[in-house]
Amino acid sequence: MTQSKTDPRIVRTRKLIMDSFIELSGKKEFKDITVKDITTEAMINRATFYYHFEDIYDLLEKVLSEVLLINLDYEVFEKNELNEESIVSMFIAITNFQTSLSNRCHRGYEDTIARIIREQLEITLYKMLVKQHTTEKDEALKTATVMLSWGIYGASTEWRRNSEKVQPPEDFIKSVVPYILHGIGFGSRD
Amino acid sequence: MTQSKTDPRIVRTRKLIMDSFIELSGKKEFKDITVKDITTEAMINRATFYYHFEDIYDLLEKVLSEVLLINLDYEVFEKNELNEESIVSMFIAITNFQTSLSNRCHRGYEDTIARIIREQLEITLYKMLVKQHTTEKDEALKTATVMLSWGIYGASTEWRRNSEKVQPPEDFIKSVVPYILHGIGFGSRD
DNA sequence: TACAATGTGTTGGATAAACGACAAATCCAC
DNA sequence: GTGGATTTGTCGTTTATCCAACACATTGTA
Repeated sequence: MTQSKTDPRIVRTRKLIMDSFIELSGKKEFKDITVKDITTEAMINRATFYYHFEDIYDLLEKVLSEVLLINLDYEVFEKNELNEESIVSMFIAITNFQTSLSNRCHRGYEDTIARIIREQLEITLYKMLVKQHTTEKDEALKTATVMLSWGIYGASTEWRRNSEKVQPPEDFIKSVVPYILHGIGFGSRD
Repeated sequence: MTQSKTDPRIVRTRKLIMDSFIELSGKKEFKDITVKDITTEAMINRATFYYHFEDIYDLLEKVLSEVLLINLDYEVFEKNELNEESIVSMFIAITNFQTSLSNRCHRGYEDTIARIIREQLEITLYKMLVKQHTTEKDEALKTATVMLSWGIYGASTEWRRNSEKVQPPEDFIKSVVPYILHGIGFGSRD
């Protein structure tokens, strides 16, 4: 909110570049996409690309972050509360995201993608938690958020390793939601 | 062909403005569209509008010219020859254009629109005629083109005045094509 | 009439984007 | 390997676009 509104040319150009990259990602895999391909598709100068992004990996990160954040943010503004329903749909958003990526052949960037997912998850979870816990000590809340985001991401890796073929993501995550919401000290009660 | 290719920013911005104007024309009529409306829709600065167009009437002219020219030019590149078929479809392009405009309520600009139609018709006809009459004296060919474009435009006004309700444009123009192609010295023979 | 609100067209200074050129890195056929 | 072609990342200069501000015209309304 502090930011003095950004130049419309910047918004326009970034969108052109990102959209072009997404478009190209549907046609060929990441390693075959050059900066020239992107700027040609976007009808902008190649030098302009480097004005906005460090390199093509920087672009990849920012595109993935944005795509995922848009899906996750839906929870914050729509459901607004961290409960079983919102956790389930965030988990589904993550697994969908990973599935769509594996179709687009970003092999070799799994670690980067993992980091991106966890970072965006943290951002979104934090937004929701501060709404519900305005009074509490910020540092602890922050740490809880980090732990939760790592945990949920871990659950998604566990699901992909063992359960992807045998269980839909909503069932998988629902079975552990009680531990998330009420802690491991309690058994599931409803 | 002589022009050193135009700056891509200019192409992009002109297209944004023209598309926005066409988009807005579908929602409200010309007299209610302001420059601010257009630039807001196009997401460009208002001053930039005046960098490309004198005023909103200048924009109107250029948009209409381009839309019509695209329809007419199809004949040049596709059919390539000035014969009954191409004359008929150019005539239909004109009457369609006028009908679509009257739906969009550009009342008060009939004279301007008339001039635009005739000018674009002249351009297109000239392109076709030079292909077929490369050897002849250019001045006479030019004059013939002008007469023909005025004539065809006149036919379209005549059709709208008398025949719009009773006869489709293709039938109307077909009946006079012989006079165009073979002159008034001959009667229609086929 | 008067007075506010909105739209028009222009200006000067700041900034982003275009362009061509360049060295360096990477790729690839031989 | 070697050499040619492509890609990358950077730079300085030029040009298009942004922005805020301005005087003026038009519209609407009390």
